[in-house]
Amino acid sequence: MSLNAFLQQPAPIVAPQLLGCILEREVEGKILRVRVVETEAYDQTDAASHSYKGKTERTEIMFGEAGHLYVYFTYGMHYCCNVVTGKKGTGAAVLIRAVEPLFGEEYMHEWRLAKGVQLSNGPAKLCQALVIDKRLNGHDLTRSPLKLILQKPLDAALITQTKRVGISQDKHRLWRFYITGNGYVSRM
DNA sequence: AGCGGGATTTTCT
DNA sequence: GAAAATCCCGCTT
Repeated sequence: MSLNAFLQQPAPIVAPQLLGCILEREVEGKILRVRVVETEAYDQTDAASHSYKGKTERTEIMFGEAGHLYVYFTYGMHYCCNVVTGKKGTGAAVLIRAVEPLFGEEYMHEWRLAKGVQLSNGPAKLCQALVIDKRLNGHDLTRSPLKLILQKPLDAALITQTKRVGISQDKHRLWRFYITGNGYVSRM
């Protein structure tokens, strides 16, 4: 299945299947590679989603092509990044909440001074480690300098499904997914 | 280990 | 003008 066809599925379907996939970032001539270990789904029917109240200047990217990156700024100091999913016009995305470094970890320290799991065990932390900010909002993830590389879906037995983190609306949805036992998961 | 507050600014009411 | 898909530090158990 092509990257685009896969990502055009609904966010709650895509989110668990992004676990184990690779993100490859190129910055200042250096290659950084990480593995996705925690995700959350958001869509237009969901009061916790930025897209819930329709398209705005901020959420325009969520309503665009699947496979692009939606980057938002929050709490006055943090960026978080999402993979846009669903058919064009649907306003859905998967938040990348945690990643595990595979390659170039020593370079990640240039932008995020933290060691061990603190490097990337949270949505704003991994954006700092991978130098993801507003400039990458709307970026096509099939292209350099930030590529999403699909991997074979993990066995469901390796995945834990829970309520999402840090929201006050629609708390009951079980739309958070992580690789069971992985040390980089933001909150067990 | 868990709780509480401060940082800091964009976005929407 | 309030809240926010967070993080970090300091204080209490």
